[in-house]
Amino acid sequence: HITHTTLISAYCRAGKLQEAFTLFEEFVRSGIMPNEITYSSLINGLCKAGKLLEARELLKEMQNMGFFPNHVTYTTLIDALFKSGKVQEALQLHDETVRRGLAFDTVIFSVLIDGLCKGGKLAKAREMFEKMPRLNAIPNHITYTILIDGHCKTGNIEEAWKLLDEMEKRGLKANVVTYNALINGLGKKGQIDEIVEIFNTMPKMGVIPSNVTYSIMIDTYCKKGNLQQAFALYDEMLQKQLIPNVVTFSALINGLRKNGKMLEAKDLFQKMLEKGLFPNSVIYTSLIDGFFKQGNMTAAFKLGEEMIEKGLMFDVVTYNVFINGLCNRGKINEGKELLSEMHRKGLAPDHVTYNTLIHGYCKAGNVNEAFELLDEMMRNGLMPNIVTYNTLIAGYCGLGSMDKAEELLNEMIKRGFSPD
RNA sequence: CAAGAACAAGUCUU
Repeated sequence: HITHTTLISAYCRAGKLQEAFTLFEEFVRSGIMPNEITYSSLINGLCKAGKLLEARELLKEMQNMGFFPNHVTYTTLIDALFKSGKVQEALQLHDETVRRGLAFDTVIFSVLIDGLCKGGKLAKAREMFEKMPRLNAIPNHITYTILIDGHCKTGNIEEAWKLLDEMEKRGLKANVVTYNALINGLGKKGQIDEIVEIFNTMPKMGVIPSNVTYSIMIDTYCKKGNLQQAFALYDEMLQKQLIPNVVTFSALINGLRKNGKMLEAKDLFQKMLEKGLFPNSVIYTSLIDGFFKQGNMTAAFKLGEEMIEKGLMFDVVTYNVFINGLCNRGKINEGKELLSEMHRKGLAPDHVTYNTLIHGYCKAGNVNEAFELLDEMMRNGLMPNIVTYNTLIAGYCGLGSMDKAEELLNEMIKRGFSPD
């Protein structure tokens, strides 16, 4: 049944879940027994397709059939839980594997460390990392890269360099992903000179910049407003036979439209489509925001319809952009209607959603409605963040209610925010 | 080399 499982896992990797399950059922019907690996492959396919519930059901099914999920099966599920933001559930499932006495290995630690880093628990991640040797799990280049990326994302580049040093001392080689994480961290801090230097030394270290490397560089130059250099890099990557993808284009398009070149942005989008690339909601949202900020509501809504025609879903950010566009043109109630639509669709609004609407109401002088939304936001488990406070304080100031503004200022300080 | 892990793009206040 190695052949059969190979086929099933190939379908799962290709995202053809339906085919994978059809094959699975056929094999079972013709008397070929699946094993742990067959189930793990299918569970992985479900996880990667975002069907976490079905994945967990399949885990139960395999147990009912008398199979024992192994550490790989659990790692797959734990990773998927982390990636969908369910940090607590992920950790619970990990506890379960510990209770069952399943093996620890480098991969499970890497998954845990990555999940903790991305969930904002860098200290815990670090703790995990430190206890690996005691449990006979040796960190490899991926484990290090995960931790380096985690530190870069919190802006602690110094610690990232230390880790790079440490991994090299242990005989592990940094690869293109490791360098990309560093370049990205430095780029987000605006350290152009530093990233150019890394970019130039990479080849000397035997590491060839990838299309991700170029996309990061391009994005950094775009955000600095240096479109010329960004496009020079785009040309360079073409010369090096690297294939720009949707992310590359979206960095460029975003750079263009934020620098007042909406027409060029739309043209480049067209060019991307002509190249046969399929647009996603990120790139549409960027263009829609650009049109709104130009005051061109018609074009913005037209792109929204185009998204729907292409079968693209509106995510939270897309909704936020529409709500913001509407609020800025004084159509706050229509914006609030979109919030209801999100609820109906089961799409969870985030801080930006509420902050946007709160800002809309404050600007209209309707502080009462703003506080209504603040209540709703908190009922939904979202505590006000620094932007919320800034918005409300500015709202009170605009009304001349300086005492109330000061009250809020004190509250935010009490809650541990430093006013900016 | 029959199953699992790492990097890039879009939105809010001042």
